[in-house]
Amino acid sequence: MGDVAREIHTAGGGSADAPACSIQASLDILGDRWTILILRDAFRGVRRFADFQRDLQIARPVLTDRLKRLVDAGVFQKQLYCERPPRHEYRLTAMGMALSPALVALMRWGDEWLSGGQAPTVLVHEPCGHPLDQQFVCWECDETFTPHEIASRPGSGTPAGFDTDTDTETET
Amino acid sequence: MGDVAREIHTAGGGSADAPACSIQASLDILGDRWTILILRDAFRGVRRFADFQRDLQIARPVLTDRLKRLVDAGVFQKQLYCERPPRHEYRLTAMGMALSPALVALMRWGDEWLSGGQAPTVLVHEPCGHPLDQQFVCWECDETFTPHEIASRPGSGTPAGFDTDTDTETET
DNA sequence: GTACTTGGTTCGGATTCCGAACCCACTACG
DNA sequence: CGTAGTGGGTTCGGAATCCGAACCAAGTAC
Repeated sequence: MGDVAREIHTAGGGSADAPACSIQASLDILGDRWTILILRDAFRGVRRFADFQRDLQIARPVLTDRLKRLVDAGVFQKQLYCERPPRHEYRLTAMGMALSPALVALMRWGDEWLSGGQAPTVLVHEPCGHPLDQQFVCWECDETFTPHEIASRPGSGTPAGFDTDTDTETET
Repeated sequence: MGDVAREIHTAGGGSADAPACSIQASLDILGDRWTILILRDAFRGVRRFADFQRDLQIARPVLTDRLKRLVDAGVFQKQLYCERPPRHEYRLTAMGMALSPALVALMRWGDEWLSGGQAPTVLVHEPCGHPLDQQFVCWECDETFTPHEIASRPGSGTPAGFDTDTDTETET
């Protein structure tokens, strides 16, 4: 095994144009050291160029480029919020908001494995104020489950199939 | 508004050493174009240097470096699986497996927003074979909810507080 | 008309990335 | 024993990227 993975990749991932995996597609947009931090700030409510710049200590040209790319990708929307002195802000679109689970997952991972559980910021369920959890859910079985119960299947475009539960006992 | 976010950052994010946000900490390890793809492969069952290399078409030195970094970070564990010709493999540790939600989130985002719903690979709940979902869960309220119901709070290390639900109506 | 703010762009220099080529240990084979 | 082949790297120089500083431009405040 390992052949399986290669096979799947060879089969579906001729790398013609669309990558075999959406992760790759996502990374084409997000795969850069700054982009995700910019998005994190956006989720925190930052919207203006200068605020991003101040927060992130990012070089202006780089920020300009990243914002432009994110706007082009449809993650951000550039809006004039003041006409007299022309000022605009970058707001998350629905596409951008949809990145929330990814950002949250990254944050939780960092909290747990890098900050020793000392989460600098804790996310909570707003109505009740209790910490939130992020889970895999199967609406058929109506239950949550762990990564070990995930298998994968070919989608539209991938002829062959395999599953990933082989790494179930990776670290025992 | 927008001030709130700046305020929180100024307060908690002096950037002394530990970043104000675990996302940043995570990105210090994962924030590179290849690392996440390597992890994706790992989740697919790839474990050997040559297989990663073949799959990703990544330059050898870069792969060497990334694997080493991931091993140092504790995401991978380097193991000898054959002694006579010394061969080793890179396996995900518990820490690595814990990245599953992040990878899944990225993949689902790519599926939905970049591949037009034409998911190259579909993740399913293994026992039943139905597609999985990923949700925010509040175990207090015992319900799932959307990003709009997320608020954030200072954790251990962040003096001031704010919330993010201000972007609730970002794209209406 | 001078200063200040927001939101940039241009311009080198310093990093970092990466691909090609080389290296080493070991096995297979004749 | 000598040659080829494979897994797993390292070294090296060119290319892309990052970034800091400086400059620009529109508008407002005084």
